[in-house]
Amino acid sequence: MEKSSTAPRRRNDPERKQRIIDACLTVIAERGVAGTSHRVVAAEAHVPLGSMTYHFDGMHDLLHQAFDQFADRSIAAFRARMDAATDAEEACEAIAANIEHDLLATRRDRNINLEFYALVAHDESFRDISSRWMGAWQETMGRFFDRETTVMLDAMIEGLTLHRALGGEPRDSEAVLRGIRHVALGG
Amino acid sequence: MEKSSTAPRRRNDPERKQRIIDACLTVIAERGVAGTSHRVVAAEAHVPLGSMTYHFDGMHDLLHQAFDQFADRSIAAFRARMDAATDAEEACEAIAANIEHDLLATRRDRNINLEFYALVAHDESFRDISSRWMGAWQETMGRFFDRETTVMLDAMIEGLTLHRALGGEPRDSEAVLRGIRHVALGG
Amino acid sequence: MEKSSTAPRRRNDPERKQRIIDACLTVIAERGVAGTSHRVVAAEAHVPLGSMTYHFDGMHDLLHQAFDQFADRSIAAFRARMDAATDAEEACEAIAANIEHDLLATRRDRNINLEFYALVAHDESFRDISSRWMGAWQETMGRFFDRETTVMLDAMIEGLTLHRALGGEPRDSEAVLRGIRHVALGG
Amino acid sequence: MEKSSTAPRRRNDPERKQRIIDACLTVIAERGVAGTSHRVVAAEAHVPLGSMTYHFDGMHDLLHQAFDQFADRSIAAFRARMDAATDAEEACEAIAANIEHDLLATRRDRNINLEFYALVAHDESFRDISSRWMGAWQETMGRFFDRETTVMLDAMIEGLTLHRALGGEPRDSEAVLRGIRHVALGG
DNA sequence: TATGAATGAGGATTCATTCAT
DNA sequence: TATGAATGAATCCTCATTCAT
Repeated sequence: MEKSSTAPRRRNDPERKQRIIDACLTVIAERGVAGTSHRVVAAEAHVPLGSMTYHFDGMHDLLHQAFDQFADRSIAAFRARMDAATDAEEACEAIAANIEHDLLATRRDRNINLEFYALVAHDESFRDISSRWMGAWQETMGRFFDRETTVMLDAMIEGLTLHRALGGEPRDSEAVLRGIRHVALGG
Repeated sequence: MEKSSTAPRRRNDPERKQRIIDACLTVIAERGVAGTSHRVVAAEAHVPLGSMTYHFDGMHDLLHQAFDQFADRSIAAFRARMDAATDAEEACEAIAANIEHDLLATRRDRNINLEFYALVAHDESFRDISSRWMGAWQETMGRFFDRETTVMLDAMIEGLTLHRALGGEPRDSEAVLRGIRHVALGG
Repeated sequence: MEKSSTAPRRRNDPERKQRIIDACLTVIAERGVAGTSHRVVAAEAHVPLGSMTYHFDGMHDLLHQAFDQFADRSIAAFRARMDAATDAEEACEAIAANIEHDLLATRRDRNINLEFYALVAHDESFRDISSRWMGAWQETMGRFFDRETTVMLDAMIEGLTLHRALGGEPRDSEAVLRGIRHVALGG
Repeated sequence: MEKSSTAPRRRNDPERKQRIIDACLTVIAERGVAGTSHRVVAAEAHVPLGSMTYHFDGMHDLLHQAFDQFADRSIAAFRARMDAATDAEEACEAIAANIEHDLLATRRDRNINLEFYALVAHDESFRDISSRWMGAWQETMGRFFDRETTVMLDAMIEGLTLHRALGGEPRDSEAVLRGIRHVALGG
């Protein structure tokens, strides 16, 4: 008899929730938070509309979980690069590589980043994510640079990322590295 | 004899359009583009709902005009400061003052800035404004710095602005100036 | 035990869609397509406004489905009468009866008919219905009359229907039959 | 001094009202009564929106005057042809020519015709026009045919017109004439 | 557990009309 | 006389969410 299993019936689609989160981030990238609705995300995830409020406690919860994951991945990628650095010079190179290959890798990620900034700016309930994110970043850089340098470097990273996201031409990799060295190592 | 009646004057309100644009920017700052609707803006501007599509050719037109004005004001403020500078050192001070007193002056302006970035990232029809904005910025800085320095400085300005907008503590003014000098004058 | 409560049952109203279509046709008859709006149809069907775009993919879809059903019913009624005819003489009588008792039966149906003609005239997306309708009509008549006669008969049927719809006095049944015989049997 | 003329200052555009009526009929033909609004008509007539309610006492008045003119022109064209006929045979030819060259001449006119029928069907305030129209028609035909024949002929004319308006193929002129003769002269 | 059906609130927009000029 | 400015009502439609199953 089909139902006799004692295991919990995790029917069909165990990754459904994750698929919704991924779809949500994709929609955010393409239409912005303003254009992100249950319907649109459900369609993108090929999931029935009813699933949305079953798996998530409303729109806000969905956005929060989505950006939370996004922050996690960003932090992990940065740490992976910085963990391999042994001195400030290598740290600069790791930072440049992170900008080039992680933060700026896809338009999708760049857009999500910007949407997150904008969201945090007027909705305090996302501050927990941004705090955690910034904290991890600065803590990671703090292993190589003093406090003021860390802050400046962070600003420069954000600025360079932003520039590219706004449609600027693909920036010269060497120039990026030189800029970072300027700030980090004092020219 | 002027009509001193307090009753709402229904006809002939020549500043109405400007009031709507101002209200729109306020709403953007408070709720984000996602939360900016005809209804909300109309209420903020104390204007009937029907006025919105009378004065503007739809929501997109309103946003475009609003951000256009915002960019204009930002450009004008920056130029005013830079026009007073006579050498690179004074230009650095002008930039720091612009960040401190213009771009970062109010939470309202910071939020609008971020919303604009996010909007431009996924809606190309606002690229004309961002191009004009960036162009004016770099042209203004180009009077004092070479191309690569200008780009780096621009990134750093954006990054510092961004940081503050995201709720960071009021940054040390001296540190900002030092950071700019690092990038601009090579430490 | 059946729930005899008079409170509005909110979920599970399987005939709701059909009720909306019927209400739509009623509104078309009473106010014309020009006066047919979601609001008015929803009120006529005793259905919340939100139902309209849940069950139909917009106003156009609703009109299309409504006229589609109307055409179906008209075709079925005509065929039922013509299937009973065994020769041209009986076919003439069937046609007269169709005009008298089906097409002209109610003011509602006459008006819907006219609205459909007008709609088809300027909106090509309803041509599929009119083509199907005319085709079925002529195919049914084609069993008894040659091509030219069929076309002329069709025109006459439409004309007689039209006349009555425009408020002419109840036409003499005998005269209608004579007119049809004239055209069909050559006087 | 510019204003010193004693003549009434019929400034600028004395045919404006007529232009609006013509534009109204054009819009009716293209979008149906449902799509005919002050705005659209004003645009079509290249006339300011304020003109609409200045020259006409609201939408209904505009439609009424427009259809009134349309009926006048149709009646005049029919009479012109029938006045030249001297016997029933020539009258048949005149009718066929009227269908072919007047009623069916343009898609615009055919559509307006249908819109008028639909409008009359549910709005009694246009019955005065349809009565006048039908009366003139039947009175004109009554000079050559008896009452019953006149009614049948009228129906056939309407039916043939309708058919064509609904997008049927260009009908064979000879067949039209034969059909009319059938009804009018008994085969 | 999971979802299709359903809905009221609110979305942008168009409308006929009024009114000050 | 003529019209641009203005507006409240109503337009179609999308939304997040609820609920019966």
